[in-house]
Amino acid sequence: MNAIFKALSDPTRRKILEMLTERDLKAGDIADNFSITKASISHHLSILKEAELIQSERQGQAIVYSLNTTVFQETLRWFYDFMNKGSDSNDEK
Amino acid sequence: MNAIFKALSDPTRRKILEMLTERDLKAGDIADNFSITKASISHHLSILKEAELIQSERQGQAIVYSLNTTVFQETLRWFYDFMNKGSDSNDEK
DNA sequence: AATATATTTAGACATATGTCTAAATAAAGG
DNA sequence: CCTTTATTTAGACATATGTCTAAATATATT
Repeated sequence: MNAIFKALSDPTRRKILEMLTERDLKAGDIADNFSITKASISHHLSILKEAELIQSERQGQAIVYSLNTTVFQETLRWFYDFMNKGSDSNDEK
Repeated sequence: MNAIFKALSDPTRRKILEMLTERDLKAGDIADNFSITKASISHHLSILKEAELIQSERQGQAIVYSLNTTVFQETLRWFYDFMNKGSDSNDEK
């Protein structure tokens, strides 16, 4: 869970994730929506990928990024379990 | 949302929140569960409070902390909305 | 008032993080 | 091959973050 929350703690990365909820995007298309360099965006993408919040696939010269909805569901679940605590179970890491 | 995610990005703070799901706790009781100093825990508590994930109330010498479940629900909602965002965008005509 | 207990605040310090520029890698098209 | 396009990697740098010790504040007790 730590990599996930670290990844979510930056506004640029959350914005990237939001963009990816709409459609899959090439790295360059993502970068075009920000005022920071492509290199910095690439770095953010690597952090999101490390956290498995996104995945990538090469398509010709471009690399296309997409959301990993599974990990989002796991995180949603974390919150849900969290709020239903106090009665039972203790399984955080 | 930024303060909330920043606050959640640290494992010590998530552990504190977990403890508070069980019962309200004095600052000292919280600190007893960690190997870092009380001053450091106090700093973590101030970050959680700044994000409004917790609230505090003085009781005699002690200060008792408790979860602010409202903000948790808002965050759960953020995730939920997030995941339902792109659900219809692929059917565009 | 003086002392003890609980907690926070201030200041310092090392490490982590986000950003940049420049260089490297990968694929496509002459 | 050589050049262009797309993206990442490497290295540097300033700021943010988590931690500590020491001092300050607030309350309770004697």
